[in-house]
Amino acid sequence: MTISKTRPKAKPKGRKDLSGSLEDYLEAILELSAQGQVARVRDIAKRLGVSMSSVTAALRALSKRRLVNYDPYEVITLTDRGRAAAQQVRQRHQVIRSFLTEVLHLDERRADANACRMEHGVDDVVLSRLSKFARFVQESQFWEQGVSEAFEKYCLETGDEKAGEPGGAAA
Amino acid sequence: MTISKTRPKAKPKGRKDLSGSLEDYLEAILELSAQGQVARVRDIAKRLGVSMSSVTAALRALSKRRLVNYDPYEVITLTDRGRAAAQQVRQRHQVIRSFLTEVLHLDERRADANACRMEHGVDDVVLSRLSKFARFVQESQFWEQGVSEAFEKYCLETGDEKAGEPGGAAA
DNA sequence: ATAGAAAGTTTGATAGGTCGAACTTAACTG
DNA sequence: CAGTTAAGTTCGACCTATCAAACTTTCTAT
Repeated sequence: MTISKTRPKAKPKGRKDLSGSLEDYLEAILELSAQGQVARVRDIAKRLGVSMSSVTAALRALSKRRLVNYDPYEVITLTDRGRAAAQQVRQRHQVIRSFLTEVLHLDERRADANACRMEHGVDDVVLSRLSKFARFVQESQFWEQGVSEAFEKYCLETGDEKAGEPGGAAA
Repeated sequence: MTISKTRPKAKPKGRKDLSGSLEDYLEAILELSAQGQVARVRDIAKRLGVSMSSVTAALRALSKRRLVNYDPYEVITLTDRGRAAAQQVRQRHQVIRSFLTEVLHLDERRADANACRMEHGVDDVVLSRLSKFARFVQESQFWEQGVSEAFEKYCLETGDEKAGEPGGAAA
């Protein structure tokens, strides 16, 4: 086992043709749409911290892939495929964020920021394990001391080496 | 007033000016160098699954940033800064991989592939927590069995469903 | 209804990352 | 040493992602 090679070829599993960037746009559109109103270019731009022209470009790309219904100046909506893809991205985000907050006891802000960046690099199996582990930890509360509490205690005992900001990691 | 103020940039937080791609090259060079011999363009290309011309391009970029000593046809070496950066990347990779194998009980191959993709999107605090949690799990002897064993058992009991299920992890 | 503001789009530019093909340099091998 | 082969580099092309500036459309308040 001289090397640990990461094989990037030959993937019969059709999934994953979207860039992380495009996934972000999809997710933003979904969340904004859910938030009562229509997703406007300006809101997407603000949410993602990019310019409106970048949003227009992304919209064209998503439209070409038949993930959003887009025509200049018209209302932006997700297609069925787009909605499904967006929901999957959001699901990933949420699983990761939950893991980060509930298991690792990180504050919401940091968990969210990291989930954003991690959600494009985690495969289904890892995601499922993450989810399962979080569930396991929650259920472990039925023992005398749950894993969650034990880890919290462990953190206090061992101190926080190299922490950036005290965002209120644990309660 | 002519323009909107989409300027969410400017982060004097020194770290992180390297793209994930360049980090991969750095890491590959470090590992190949460590593996006895010199890092050759061809080996880097093979390891990363890219063409040799891509490697040359990356080498120029890294050289410009003074992270590698590079001249056409000459031996490729890391500068001190480059070595430090590469070691940090490798460190991240290893922490994540350990977490994935030791805590989540994923197989080496999958853990490695995911670590590759995750290592560029995780900040220092998350990394430190991941590391701490893995250590905690290894040390846990709270119950008659450790957290690791308990989770393994839990996995067997609950089977391997998809990550998309509700359960506790998703909000 | 209309002028001004806000929202959206186009255009042109930059930067990063990648590839294949053609070329150059270095390394064998008889 | 010369011929062949392998390694490495350039070049030109393409794609994605981004932005600012200039322009167009839509909205809104009087």
